[in-house]
Amino acid sequence: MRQYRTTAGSGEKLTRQREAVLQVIREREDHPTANDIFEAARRRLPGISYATVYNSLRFLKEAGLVHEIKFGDGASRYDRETDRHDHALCTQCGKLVDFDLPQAAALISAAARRSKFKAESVHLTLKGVCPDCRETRNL
Amino acid sequence: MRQYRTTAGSGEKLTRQREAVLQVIREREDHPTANDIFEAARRRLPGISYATVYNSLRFLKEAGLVHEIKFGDGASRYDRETDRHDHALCTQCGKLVDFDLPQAAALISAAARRSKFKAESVHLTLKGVCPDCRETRNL
DNA sequence: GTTTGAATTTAGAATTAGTCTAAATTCATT
DNA sequence: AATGAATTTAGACTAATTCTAAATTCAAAC
Repeated sequence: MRQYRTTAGSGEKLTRQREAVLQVIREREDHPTANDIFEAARRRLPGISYATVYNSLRFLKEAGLVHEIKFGDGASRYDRETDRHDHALCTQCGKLVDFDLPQAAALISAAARRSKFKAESVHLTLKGVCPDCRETRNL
Repeated sequence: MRQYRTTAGSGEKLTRQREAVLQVIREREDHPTANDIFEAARRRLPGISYATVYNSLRFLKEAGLVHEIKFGDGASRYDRETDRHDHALCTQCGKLVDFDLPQAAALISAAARRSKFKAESVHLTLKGVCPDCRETRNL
């Protein structure tokens, strides 16, 4: 009886396409959307398709190599930072920045107690005005 | 020179349609989507259109009468509770519950300091497994 | 009480973000 | 070289929401 590959265990096949997507995310310090990533990946690998970018993003996310951030507004953004951290979203220009609030991690058990949920993760987002927008004439 | 209405100041015109939408949200203790609200509103006001439900939701939100909750997944949910509070989202059944974590409100200044943003609001979400799903055979 | 026009509602088209499908390609293993 | 599982591709499809243009409502001015 012949033996075929039964793998599919994540982290295995970092294809050219997946690698290109990962590079794109790692080389930027902002938080690109799938579309931004598609455009940048296309420059590295001109034939890459939109669907592949989405497939790659799912793969990389499941492999723990990138982090997906979803707000209700518009498209998901992707983040090379995979450790737990918090986000601040500018209500004027949409800029998204990472920061870490050590206290936030500690809230997980309090939140679990209050909500009666079995906790998996806590997500804290600050909405406000970023330094750039504040400077630009609208205090 | 004739004087026409220059109002448009929010909170003014609670039309039949807007009132119906508000009633629907107030009478439920879960967090319906726009589509849920449309279906329920249709029972009260059979001619109401989808677009009007969306328009009404925007109006009510701006008037501070309802609260919109957006996660990246699927549709926005609407909440009759407009005071600051936190959310827990079940990763298995999608149930969304409100709870209040008094400590969360205090994080706003710490978060502002870290991120250098001018703070407007903090949003804390716990992801995990709700009591019902935990009970149902998957500890 | 009729006219007026701004605001609102309606129905359906349009848009956006993302997923699905089926055929073609890749590539490690036999 | 042959095989077939995994991946990629292009484009069709879906879901949520917004937009558009015509019809309706309604308070204010006459």
